Amino acid sequence: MHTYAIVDFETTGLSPKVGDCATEIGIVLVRDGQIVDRYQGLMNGGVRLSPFIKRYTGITNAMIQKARPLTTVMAEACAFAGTYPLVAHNASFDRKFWDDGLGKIGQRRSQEFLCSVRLSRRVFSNLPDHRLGTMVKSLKLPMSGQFHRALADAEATAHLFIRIQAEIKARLQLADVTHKHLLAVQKQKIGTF
DNA sequence: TGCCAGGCCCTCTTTAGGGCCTT
Repeated sequence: MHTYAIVDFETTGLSPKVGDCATEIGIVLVRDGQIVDRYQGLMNGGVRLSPFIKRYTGITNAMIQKARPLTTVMAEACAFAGTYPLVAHNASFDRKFWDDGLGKIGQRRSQEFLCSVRLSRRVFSNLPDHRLGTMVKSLKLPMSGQFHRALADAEATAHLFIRIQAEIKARLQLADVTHKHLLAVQKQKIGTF
């Protein structure tokens, strides 16, 4: 069985290196082409949100103030994802906040990230762009909840990831799509992608 | 809204520049 943990963060900005902080995390477990479990957590990292971020995510300072500490939520999220390979839409972004959050609880990431943007560019190269909203609309993926909230975006990314796996399986006529296949497609090393 | 960052990718490239994508 192949299980992946699809991760999405909402944050105060683009980089923890300049003081930005995670505000919410959503994780969806995908096993053999099916969503099998979900995790969502608002977290209080002791920061205030800019007006732009409040509008962008719908998350408010009041919601953050009521939320549990960032370290508590990150510890739960880390346990939930376990050692499954992680997947995110633009993984370089979520990886920074995942690693930063783990650092705050004295842990280090043991697994690698796959990037659904890079995979989408290989597999669905005909689309005008590869933003998550465009992928959902173009591929008619299920979308429950509000864009730019962590669990809704993680679920959308999970459906995209399932579609990517199915597309690779069909085009390469594989009995099974392994992690190695996904890495090879991401690096453009196999197939006609 | 777009700036802040940064990895990836493409090309009018590789002694570089700029767009994409995430909040």
